[in-house]
Amino acid sequence: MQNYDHKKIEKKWQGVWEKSKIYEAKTGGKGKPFYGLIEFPYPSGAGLHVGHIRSNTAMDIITRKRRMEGYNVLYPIGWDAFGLPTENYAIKMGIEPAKVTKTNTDIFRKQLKSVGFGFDWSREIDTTNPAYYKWTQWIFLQMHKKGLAYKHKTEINWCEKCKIGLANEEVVAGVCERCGGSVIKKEKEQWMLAITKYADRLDKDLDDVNYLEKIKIQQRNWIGKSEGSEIEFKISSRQGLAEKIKVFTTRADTIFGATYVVLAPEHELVSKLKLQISNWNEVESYIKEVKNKPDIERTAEDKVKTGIELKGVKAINPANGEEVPVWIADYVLATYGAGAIMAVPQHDDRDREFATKFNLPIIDKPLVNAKEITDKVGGKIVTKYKLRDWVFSRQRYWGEPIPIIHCEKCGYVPVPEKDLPVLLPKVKSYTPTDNGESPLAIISKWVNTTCPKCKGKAKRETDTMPNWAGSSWYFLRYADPKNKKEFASKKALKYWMKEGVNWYNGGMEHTTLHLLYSRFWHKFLYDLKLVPTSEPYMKRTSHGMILAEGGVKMSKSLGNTVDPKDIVTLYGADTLRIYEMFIGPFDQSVAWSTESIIGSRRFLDKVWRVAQQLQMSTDKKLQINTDKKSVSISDYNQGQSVNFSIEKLLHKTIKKIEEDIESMSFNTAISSMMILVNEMEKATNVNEKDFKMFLQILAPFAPHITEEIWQNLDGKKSIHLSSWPKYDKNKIIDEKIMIGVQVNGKVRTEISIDKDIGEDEVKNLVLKNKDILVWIEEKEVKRVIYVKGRIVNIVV
RNA sequence: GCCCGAGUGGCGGAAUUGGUAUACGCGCACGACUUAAAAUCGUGUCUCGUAAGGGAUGUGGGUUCGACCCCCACCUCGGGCACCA
Repeated sequence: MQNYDHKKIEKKWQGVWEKSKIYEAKTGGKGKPFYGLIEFPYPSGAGLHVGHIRSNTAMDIITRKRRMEGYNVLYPIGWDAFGLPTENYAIKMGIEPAKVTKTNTDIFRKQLKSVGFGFDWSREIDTTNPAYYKWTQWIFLQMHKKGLAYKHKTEINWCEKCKIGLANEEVVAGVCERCGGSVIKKEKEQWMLAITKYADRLDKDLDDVNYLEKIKIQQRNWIGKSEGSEIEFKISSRQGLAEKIKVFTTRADTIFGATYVVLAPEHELVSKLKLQISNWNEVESYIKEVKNKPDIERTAEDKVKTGIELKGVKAINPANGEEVPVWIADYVLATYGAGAIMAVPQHDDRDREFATKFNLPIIDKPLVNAKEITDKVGGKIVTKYKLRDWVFSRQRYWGEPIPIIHCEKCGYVPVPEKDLPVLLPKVKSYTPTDNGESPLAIISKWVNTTCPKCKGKAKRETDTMPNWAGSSWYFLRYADPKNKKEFASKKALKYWMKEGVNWYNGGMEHTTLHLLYSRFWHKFLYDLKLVPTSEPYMKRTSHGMILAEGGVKMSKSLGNTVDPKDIVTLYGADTLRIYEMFIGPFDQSVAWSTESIIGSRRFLDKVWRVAQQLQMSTDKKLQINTDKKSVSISDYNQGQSVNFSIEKLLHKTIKKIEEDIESMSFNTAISSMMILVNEMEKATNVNEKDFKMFLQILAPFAPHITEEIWQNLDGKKSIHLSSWPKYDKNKIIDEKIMIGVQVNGKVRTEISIDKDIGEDEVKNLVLKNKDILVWIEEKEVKRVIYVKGRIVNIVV
């Protein structure tokens, strides 16, 4: 008997699949297209993580099932390779980032291949390849053309340690998301992308896509749509000024309780009112203080309200004509709403805290109708969003150069499309400069150029794009990855992206950034009529994290990481895949347990043993055939009767696997296959037809072992190109079923009944049952409840 | 503080969505095979009780013939947002 030698088998089939190109997707090929996508990995120096395998295996199972169902499957892979870790490594070791990337992607590719994923490697992409980032730059230029990319002098979040401007999204709890260093405000001219212009659609169109509800909720919270009123408070006319303070409120109904008005310290009106403000010196120093306050302090847990009154300035509450004081305070944000509020201490906790601290009046007034009062005071109903425009500049080396040339005469001039890509030049040092410029700024040969418009002297933009750029459209490139004339041909897009990516799985950590950014870019391209759908992804699901043993985060510094390579070597790729799918509910985080992997291996060992038994019995039958010339009918029938329950269980299992894969309940799918194999092993005589159907449903989970057995039995084409088995509806019906019998809701016995038996018959049967009589004699039977096929409950 | 989600054996977790709680797997114990070990196979494994039976799904209440599932209050843990008016 041959042993289950995973090393030999897995290597063999990986080679065969690669040669026969069975996973390569043909644009316009046979069958309905199905596009399954996973987030392309960042090729870090740490190598493939067990978490990658969880997500990849899930989509591998889904796409393999689709292929067997007759779809034309696209399951691509590539590298999201721009980014800080590579650059930091390059700085430290003095190696070119491009070389680091090459080394890392080579490792990743090899590791991914060793797990047997059915990726179409012919479509592999790399965001750092000029042939790819040419199009990232091109899309940026289209945005620039439409006024969506603009340069803006703004206070940016500046990480002192990384020496880099951060997007709001990269500042977590006031510190740098990457290094944990302190973040200060710094004024800088930055390229911005006007994602806020799409805020309404990014919110509304979530109605039309099939995302997990929690993903939709998180996106909606991030976009932060809020409807309210914009109302103007006039500056008291005694001062002879026509200025007005516009406030935004969602609680116009509380306007009679507004006892003061607060402006953000950065509000432009403050300096305009300078002459009226009697305590200007104090006000000015408060503004300075706020500006220099690092984010970490401003958002600290135990933050205390601060502010100062603009003495000499009064505003008029338009609802009742009363004069109220005007303050500035940093609890009012310049970047949201109108940058100013009407404070209603009676109804708002923050206003109350502020009013209490500064002895401002807190009054209780009846509420009015918000809409009517807004109309009456000449305000208007408006919609505001928390979403801000996207800071798109990075003062870093390892990113796509922003394709803009700055000419003293002509201003910011886009690089002509024919000159794309703007190549990233080689530099000696990758370290950002102290004055906040990218390392590119010191290469004068590269920086100094001519203006495409006036041919005069001009300088290149030295900022690069954030690493979110390349991943904002990569799924489109997969449709046509080698195209030199377009980012992808219309034909390929129309074929693969007709309904958008059919199924996209990824991590929850990308819900608010990558997912939102790529939806934005896609909508922009849709508006240019360059992609067929307004939404990039039809369906989005999410996997839970794999934690280290004991439930803590897996990290290099804690030394508790698991190298998939070790598992593949010791137990095999199929075991690793089965284990990661069996480990727990797919959408929840789970703790790794090396001890438990053996169970998955034992399962595959059992599959192998049953296959061996089957082959032996087939061989024996062949012998009988030659000896006796034919197998007697009674032999055959005996086999049938033994297999009768196996057949039924098989068809039930096929149904279950089919449903479980669709709902990503991989753990219960495997559990039911384990039950089936346990029964098959006991049955000793399983027929080949049934066993092959079982192999087919196991194939997406364990592609190597199933291929080996399949081809030993059959010897023809790959199991992965075979047709997904259909379960027989008639074979999954139980003639006799066991139901529980309860007395007052407690289970006392169980009985076997015919499946079609009527309610009265069941009741009769139950009331005569001797195990039940004990419980009901000398008692009055009040009710008998029968739930068909489930349970009987006798109430006494 | 706000918004999601989750609490079930020694452990990872099942439970047809209101109908026989603890499937499947790990671990553990005993047994078979073996000179022995490993592997494999078999049996057992929530808890109290000799048994009949009782008690258990974070805690306390409620609805129901019947609740892990629905409702109310609370506790704990994970994730996201956070002075967003």
